[in-house]
Amino acid sequence: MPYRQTERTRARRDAARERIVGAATAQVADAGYASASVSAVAGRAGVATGSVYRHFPSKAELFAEVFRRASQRELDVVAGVTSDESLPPARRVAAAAEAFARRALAAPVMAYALLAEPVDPAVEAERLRFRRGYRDAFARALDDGIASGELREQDSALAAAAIVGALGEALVGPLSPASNGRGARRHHEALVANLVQFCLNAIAATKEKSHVGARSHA
Amino acid sequence: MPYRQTERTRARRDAARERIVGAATAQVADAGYASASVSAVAGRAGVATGSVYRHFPSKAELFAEVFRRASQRELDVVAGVTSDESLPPARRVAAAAEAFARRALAAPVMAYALLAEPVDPAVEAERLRFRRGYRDAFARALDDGIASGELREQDSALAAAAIVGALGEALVGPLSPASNGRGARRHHEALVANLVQFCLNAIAATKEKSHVGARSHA
DNA sequence: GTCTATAGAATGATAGAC
DNA sequence: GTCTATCATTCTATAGAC
Repeated sequence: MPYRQTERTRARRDAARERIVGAATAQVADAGYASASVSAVAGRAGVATGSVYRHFPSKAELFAEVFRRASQRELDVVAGVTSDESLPPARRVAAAAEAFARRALAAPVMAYALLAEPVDPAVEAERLRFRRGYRDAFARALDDGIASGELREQDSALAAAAIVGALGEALVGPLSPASNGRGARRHHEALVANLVQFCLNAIAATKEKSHVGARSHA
Repeated sequence: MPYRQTERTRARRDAARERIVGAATAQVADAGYASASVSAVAGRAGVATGSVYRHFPSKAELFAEVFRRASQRELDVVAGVTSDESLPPARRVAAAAEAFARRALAAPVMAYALLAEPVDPAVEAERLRFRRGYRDAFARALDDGIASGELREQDSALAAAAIVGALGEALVGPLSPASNGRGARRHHEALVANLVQFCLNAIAATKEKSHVGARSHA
């Protein structure tokens, strides 16, 4: 009787795959991509190094999956806030920005890996995709706020992308391994407050002023 | 008589190296990193593929050099504007943001390659370095503006990083190969104006309002 | 009996120590 | 400059599911 795939064998295989993804995620959360060799991940998952390649065609594909899952969790939180119709649009933007920043600061090594750590181009490509996801989530709230007059007339996709970039880049410094230790709670509070204020000012209705013209230098 | 390096041989070697860097830069400007195989670059430079490795230890190192040179030119322009003491600080920020955006839109393929195209981690590491450079350039202008009261009290390093992120991310969409063709001059003008406005609002002195509190969701 | 999944070592390339 | 360690990936043999 020839070999045939059954419920049991598939469950077993899937469990092993999940264990590998989980081990890889934990390794990245502990010490970044730089520390995440295939054998380190395999050891952590309790499988042989070569076995990883039964489940993933390459290291890059494994970490693309790790990246996707971790990023999706973050995006779901942010998108949940930006589409929370119980809040006025500007508050949604503020709360989403705050959630993004707080969650990043609470898991700095993972956040740095997701946001900025140099990594295989295959994972980079996923970064681009998720940033578009964040942009779209913010753009929805901006559209509502513009429609209601709470926010000034503006290109919502552009402003949303700018917010995403601002949040990410502003956090790279504080999250980076270089600024280790400087993570006092008070410091984080101020940082989050500043960042939220930056975003709100950027999109808020202009009460007056604003005519600092810019020219040439192109 | 053993081989000895002379003036002549060094000049020759340096010229070949420059031709390779120039060819690689032109290739990236034409069609991005994706198109820039070592053999394409070598062909363009008029040298054999293997000769490239006489001048650079790896493809990654070659493109790190290409990236550094191209980015340094951009950073020099921006830093020149942000430290132009003949302008008031907020205008310096606006003019620098405008210059950055205009120059990117004028050379979209190169700009996309410098800003966002997935690429070897060695080049990614250079991206991080240059973004810090941009941040520092903007931070100087912000510090002046805060000192003079023209800009509100704020964490200048944070705001500067946020501006850099906002500029970069807002441009990724319009520059991306996906949004090909949609590059009407009028469209660019509006885009630049919106982006500059976003940045100025973000950092300007607050005349009033701004108290959209944000809580929880962390 | 037949096929899969696994462990573990081999391979080739690269980087760092000394 | 040579040696060593480590990495990603491939190979081989075997244990085990069907």
